[in-house]
Amino acid sequence: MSRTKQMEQKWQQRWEAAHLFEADPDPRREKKMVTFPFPYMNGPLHVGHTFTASRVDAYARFKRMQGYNVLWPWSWHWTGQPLLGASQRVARGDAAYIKVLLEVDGVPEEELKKFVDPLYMAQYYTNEGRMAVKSIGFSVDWRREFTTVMPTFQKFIEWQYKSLKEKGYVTRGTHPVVWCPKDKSPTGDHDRQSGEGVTPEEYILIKYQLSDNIFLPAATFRPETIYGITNMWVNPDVDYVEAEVGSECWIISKEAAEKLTDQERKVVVKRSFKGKELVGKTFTNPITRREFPILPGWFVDPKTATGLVYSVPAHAPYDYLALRDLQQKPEVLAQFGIGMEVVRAIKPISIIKVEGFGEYPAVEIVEQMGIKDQNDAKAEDATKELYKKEFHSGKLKETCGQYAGKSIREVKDVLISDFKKAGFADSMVDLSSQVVCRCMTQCIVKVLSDQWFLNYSDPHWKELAKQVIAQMSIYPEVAKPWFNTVVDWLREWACARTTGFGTPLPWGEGWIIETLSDSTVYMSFYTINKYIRQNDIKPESLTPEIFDYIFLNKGDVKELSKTTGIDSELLVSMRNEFLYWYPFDLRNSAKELVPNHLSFCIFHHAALFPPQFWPKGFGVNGMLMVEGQSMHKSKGNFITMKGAVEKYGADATRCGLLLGAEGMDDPDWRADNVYDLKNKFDGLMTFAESIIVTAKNDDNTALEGWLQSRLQQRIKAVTMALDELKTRTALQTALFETWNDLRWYIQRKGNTSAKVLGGVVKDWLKMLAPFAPFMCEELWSQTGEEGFISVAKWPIYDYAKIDVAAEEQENLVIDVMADTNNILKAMKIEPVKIVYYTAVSWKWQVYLKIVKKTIFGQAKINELMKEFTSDTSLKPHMKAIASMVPKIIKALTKVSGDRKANMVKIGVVDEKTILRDAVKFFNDRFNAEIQVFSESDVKCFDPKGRAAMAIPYQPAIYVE
RNA sequence: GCGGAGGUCGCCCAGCAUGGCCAAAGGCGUAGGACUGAGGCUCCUAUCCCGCAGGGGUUCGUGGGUUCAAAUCCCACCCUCCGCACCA
Repeated sequence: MSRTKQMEQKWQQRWEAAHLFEADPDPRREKKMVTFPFPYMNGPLHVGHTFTASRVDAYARFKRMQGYNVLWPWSWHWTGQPLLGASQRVARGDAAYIKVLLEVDGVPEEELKKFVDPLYMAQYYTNEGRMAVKSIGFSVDWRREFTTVMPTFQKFIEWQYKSLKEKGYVTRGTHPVVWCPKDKSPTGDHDRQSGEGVTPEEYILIKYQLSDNIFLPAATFRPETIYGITNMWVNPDVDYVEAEVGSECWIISKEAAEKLTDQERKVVVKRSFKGKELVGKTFTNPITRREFPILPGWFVDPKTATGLVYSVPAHAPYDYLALRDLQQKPEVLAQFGIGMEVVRAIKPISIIKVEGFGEYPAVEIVEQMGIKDQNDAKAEDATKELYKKEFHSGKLKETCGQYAGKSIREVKDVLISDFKKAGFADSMVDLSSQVVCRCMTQCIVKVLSDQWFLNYSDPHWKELAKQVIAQMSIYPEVAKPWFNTVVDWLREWACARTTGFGTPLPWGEGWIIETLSDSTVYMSFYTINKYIRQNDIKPESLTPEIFDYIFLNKGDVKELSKTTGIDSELLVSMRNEFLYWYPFDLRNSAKELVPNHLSFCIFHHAALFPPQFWPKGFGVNGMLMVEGQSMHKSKGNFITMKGAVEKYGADATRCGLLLGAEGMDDPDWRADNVYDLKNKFDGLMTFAESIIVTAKNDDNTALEGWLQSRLQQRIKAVTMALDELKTRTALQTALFETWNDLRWYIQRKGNTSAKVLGGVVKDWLKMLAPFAPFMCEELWSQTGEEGFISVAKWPIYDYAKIDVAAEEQENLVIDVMADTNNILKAMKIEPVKIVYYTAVSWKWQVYLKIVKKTIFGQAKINELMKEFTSDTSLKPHMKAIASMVPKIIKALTKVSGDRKANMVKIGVVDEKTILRDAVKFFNDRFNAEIQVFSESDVKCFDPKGRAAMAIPYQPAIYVE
């Protein structure tokens, strides 16, 4: 077994034996409750889960080290349809699917057989998942674990829905869904063979009159075009029916009649006939009362809406094309006994004014694009383009009655409701393109009646939800407005279904609570599930009154105890546990859950809990990519949590993911990078171990001062970043930046023997512990410290350890090094000898004066010169000063305000001593003889006369 | 289409709120060197272009604009990713 693996197992076992992550209320400590949306158990946990949950774990571990009492519970989502579907595919012997389970998920053959039982399947993945979560080192309190089909949990959901209903948030109504006639259930995107993303769309039916009591309901998305109608199109070859729809008589396609029956319409078909029977007849526009002819159109699809289309050649390219085609084919018309003059007489009627077009936009666009006829593929593009333009910038003309002058955008909804009220229009829903179910059946639209909804449209509820958001911390902050727009945008949500696993709706009738709707406030259940499990509380005891007491302090404990058999002290403990932990402080998920789960969580908390229990914080992160692609089992790039840990180790997996991205950016999993990181960690361990062994002496020079000062800044940065869940920044600083500081120190120092260094390394490990806990525990134990680093005290930024002088001293060395390098590069030589000359004291007087001036704004050369002239001590140097001042001012534009302030604070720096102390360092680095002089030194070696160029913080340099 | 997030020096990605300290942090990769029996381990150096002296030139999706000054502010355009509902 590899060292990594051994180490992981060792610490996992020790944590567990110590019950380290089991959290109980402790009145002396502040708490943090962090959560992760329970994963759905129709498959293994993958690196996407790992990324999101690693952020939670890093935060949890960080807060725990800061002294908080941290609770991180975990559970498993079993309710819903996919588990059932997956199990059925196994039962059916779906070879492709089974292959995925065996190869991607790594399910053993003998287990797979048992997957015909969906609950067995869920249990299998749950067990696997739990092991994976433990092996990656998430600091979870497992005593609160549950699955969503457990009867005790379902009692909680019953309470939730009973409460929501009582408060009026549950309503009943009808709703159109994509429906599989064979499965007799809605067909969601996941259940489709084809037609992903297709949703039912509402067609407006304009009820043109064939006669006084027979209607031709022509379908359109653009009812405003009724003013521009010139004729109607009917497909002569397809079957139409005359049917009683409600109390009216409609002529529609045969298919349409069937569809309407699924849409809560009463349809009685009276007779069936071919479309050609209608061709040549005339009909009346209900609004203008004018008459128009019915013409043959083979492009009319009986499967779309009513199978009747009215023609608006001025604005619809297809209509114009069809008309033009007919005008060129008298023989076709003759077949139907229509005279050529009828068609010739049809002139487009312009009703919309659009910028960039004249009277007849459809005619123009057809000609511009050179579209041949109605079968030309470009006709589709023309239609789209024109529609977009007309919708956004089109204005209705005076021919449009009361709607004249209005833009289409603003008038559309009004117009529809007006038409419906007047009885000119009706509507039906249909699919814009074909949808096929996984069972290979063609789907239809079905309007479900008596459907139960969560009424997210309720303005009062929306308002409450916004109040919840207002008091929350949302990381990153840019996600906050998004939540507000989602709250505005959410409508009624069907919260019950008839198939799949789930909690029966408490008011029965064969409904099951929909799976996104049963996972909105369950975080509160974690607080008490520990007691339910420990005391084996039976589901029947968990009455709604019990939850009312625990969560809302309603009712009398003694009474409740008597009726339910739960000990009253236990009830009080449950109440107290809830009070201690709730509300949760952080819930982190990927951004795809913002418009649903996370927003539902907000709504439901607003509905069920008083403000003191409203969520405190959400974290939102990007979607994990794998080698630049979205991860999919079918793409063969699916990486499980278990597999990643086995291959790269827990620490590298966690850190590899967290270094990928933060905020809402999508992190990218690059296997090579993770592999490198694993090697890096091996190196880090060797590095840290060697320091731990050697750091024994009491050195405390400026270099140690620098190291400690730097560390303080790292501590500050990491702490701040973690507080805002900027896990990438935090890890980057903790791991790489701090490591670089240590490297620099060791190089400059030449050894690793200072005790101070050992102390810094301990703080370094602490900062890394939230990210790479196994490695850090291991190293921590080697430092001789007692206890786990997982609960060691988080380092605190100590201002007293900030050593400005030491930092500036190092900056000088760094700058000198950089300048020397630049010179060497320009000269393209290998140096033999390098000489540095530091500035004399009167230059410091000049320099610091200028620094001060630039801090408080513009440094004016003439003013400065005046001041220097008036200083008699500078008199002998005025010529030099005159040439130096502009140079210094320019150089200072590249210096930060902070550094300038430090320069002023420190005053004159003994550069000669500092550089002389660094001679060995420079010597190693440049592989050349190094000499350091002050320009005032009498025995100065200065063959090129460079010494006089020395400026404070910029020693002159000579190279040969 | 609607809503959200983005496009930075080979790659991943900081910076953009509060314009100047930005040729722009860090990681990866690459090149050279050190260490080593050897090393794909580790360490150092370099990595936009030019420069025999610490300097100069051209960059931050594209095109404009504001400003003494723009990766950062404004406008337009192009491209990528995510969500859009009965589904986890």
